[in-house]
Amino acid sequence: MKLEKKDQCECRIIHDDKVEEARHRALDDEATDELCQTFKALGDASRLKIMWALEHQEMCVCDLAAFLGITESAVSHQLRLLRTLRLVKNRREGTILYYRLADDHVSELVRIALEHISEPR
Amino acid sequence: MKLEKKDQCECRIIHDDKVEEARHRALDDEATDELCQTFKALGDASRLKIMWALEHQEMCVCDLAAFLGITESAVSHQLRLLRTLRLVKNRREGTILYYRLADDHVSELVRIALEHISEPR
DNA sequence: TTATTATATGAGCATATACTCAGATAATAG
DNA sequence: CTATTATCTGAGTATATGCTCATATAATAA
Repeated sequence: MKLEKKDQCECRIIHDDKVEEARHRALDDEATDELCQTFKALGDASRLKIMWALEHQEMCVCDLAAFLGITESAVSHQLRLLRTLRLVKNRREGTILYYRLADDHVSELVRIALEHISEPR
Repeated sequence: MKLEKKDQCECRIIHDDKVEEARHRALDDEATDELCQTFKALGDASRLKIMWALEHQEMCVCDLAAFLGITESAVSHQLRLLRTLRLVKNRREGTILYYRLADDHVSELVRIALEHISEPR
């Protein structure tokens, strides 16, 4: 057991090897950030409901607003975020924009997370 | 096209059928909330780094603090949250608590999310 | 052209949350 | 027993974020 109190980081380190190994295996900052943003996007009730709905059918902004019971503005803000993260895409038909999921990963993510919360405790 | 302006919900509905279908398919509130919290847990850099590190080896609080460069208190707060969501478990060995992932779902979630962000844009 | 409609955007506000600090527990060591 | 050590917890704070409102675009309709 090695104590490096008040050295540089003010942090005690009990297992140097484990800390070193963790640092070695760590994802780079960019990947970490992108992963974070992706999970964070799914970690909000409104956005998760949007994604879950779009997984089944394409929908426009005002339908989603009616479905969620929030303003179209709020939906639009969230869709912009989801678009930025390439989680949804849209197509125009006249004045209406139909949104859909960008790829199949989301369905898989939700499916696995559902498995997790369904586990016996 | 049907407009129900200033009716009850103040929301225009363009496609009644789609909204109805979305409502029919929607997850119940409890499942939605649990899913949200799970994703939200992974949607923070500190927690994601913790999970990624624990996916490979068990670690104690002060090692994680040294690895992340934050206080042990901060790590402990985050671990409590992860424990509550049954994402990590721990075992005691003397005075030290070793944390590890609770199950394999997390690895899968991260793997799929990695695939998503790695897609050509 | 002008009017309408669906969506997007910026500002402002209220809540949520991630951190640090100080102090409390819980287990072991002497 | 007391001292030490690893972890936990509550409070306070600063930042992040999700919403609404008002307004701006962009495409179509007349």
